[in-house]
Amino acid sequence: MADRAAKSGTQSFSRIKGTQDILPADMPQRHLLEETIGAVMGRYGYREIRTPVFESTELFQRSVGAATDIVNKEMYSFEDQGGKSLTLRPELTAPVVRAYLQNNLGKELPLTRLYYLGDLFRQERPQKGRHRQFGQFGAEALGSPYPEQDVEIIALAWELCRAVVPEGLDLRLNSLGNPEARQAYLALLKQALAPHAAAMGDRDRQRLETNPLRLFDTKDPDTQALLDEYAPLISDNISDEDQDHFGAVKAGLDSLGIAYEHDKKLVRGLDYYSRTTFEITSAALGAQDAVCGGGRYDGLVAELGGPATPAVGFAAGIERLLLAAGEAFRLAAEQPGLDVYLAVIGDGPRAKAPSMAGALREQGVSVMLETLRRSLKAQLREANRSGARYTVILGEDELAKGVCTVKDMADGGQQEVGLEALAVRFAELLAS
RNA sequence: GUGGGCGUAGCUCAGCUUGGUUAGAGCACCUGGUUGUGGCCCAGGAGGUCGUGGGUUCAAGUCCCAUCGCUCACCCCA
Repeated sequence: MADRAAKSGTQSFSRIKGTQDILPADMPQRHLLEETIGAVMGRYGYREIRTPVFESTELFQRSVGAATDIVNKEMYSFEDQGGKSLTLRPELTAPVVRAYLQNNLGKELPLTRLYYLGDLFRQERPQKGRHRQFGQFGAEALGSPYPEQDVEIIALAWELCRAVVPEGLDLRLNSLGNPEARQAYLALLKQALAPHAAAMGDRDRQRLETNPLRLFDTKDPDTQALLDEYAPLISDNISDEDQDHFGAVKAGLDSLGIAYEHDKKLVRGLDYYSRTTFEITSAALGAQDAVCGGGRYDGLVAELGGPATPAVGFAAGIERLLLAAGEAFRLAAEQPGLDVYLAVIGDGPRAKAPSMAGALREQGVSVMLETLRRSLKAQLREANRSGARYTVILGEDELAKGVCTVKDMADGGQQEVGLEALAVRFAELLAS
């Protein structure tokens, strides 16, 4: 198609790779999801915040981690006219923290609960459940170092995901300890695995050097076996305080009746996590099965120039959740159909129709008006297709008599109604 | 960046193995069966340079090469 257009001298355009057109048929479920998010967040006392789609490139380099793939090769960065490097946001925690600091939200209250919803941009190869522009929502609680705050965030994430995907979700959590303990652990891990590096694939051997924690993500069964055999686990190598914290988080989830698995191999990609990390996955998805991820990031606020502030948060993927939700959620989101299709025949009625439609709409009645000058037969077909409950027919005969014909599309019955009384009549009819 | 699968009507897809009349089906769309009456049914119609370019051949949707696009997976992540 594009080529044909190019040949004929005009140009046609197509979507940029990894982006998506969200068509009218897809919107109801999106709206329902957004309503659900707002409602549940509200019940937990979280308030919405929106930040710009682009930020200073440095913000992400500092927060996400200069060594991560996101920063290294996945950011959409560009220079503005003043030569400043800007980046389309690849995640939202850093921008939210930036806004929290810049607007002094932390000075107003000792604890700030925020939620967000928006599109992110990462230049990755698209696949099932992964796009270059994609939606995420999430929450951040800034100010509390205590495990009950971790529990609240996890419970909130779990409740929201379950509201959309009632079945097939799994919650896994782990503790990464504090940064100092993690450094010591990483050295221990490297030491333990170094003698077996030769047995690993190229990629995993590389990771052992650059980012040993990520080895736990490997899909290579041989490496997995090596890990099971020789690797010390991070949750066994954290401080007593961190152990206590993690124990309290688990106890809190237990008391809420939330089932989880302590996955000792769960590590998460972003540099800023500390202590609790968690992930919610769906069995209904493909390789990209994480619908939600989060954890504690006690060091990030200070890293971004603010006062030392403990924080916990999560982020969930809109497209992945909808994908996992499947047809049931789509059906639940179905919108009610049209109230009235206004069919007209002839010049007089056609001229009269817009003001009639206006009067109906003023009464809260939804009205679609024929603008194609089609035959009555075609107009009724259109009315049927659009799901209208009633079709109002206005022809020259009716107009002369000051009435119109109201047809009930369900049973086909019709009656004449005076034009003057029409709007009020419909308001009553549809209210009953 | 690497690998697999797929590009034929608006949509979902047959046809390709074994090249050969005018390239098909279902759904959707339009018209008629009803001088102004939907759904169901019946009859008819419109819609395609078979992703694009090149090659082989008397002949290519079908075989070969290249290229673009989509998709799944690796990597990484929500």
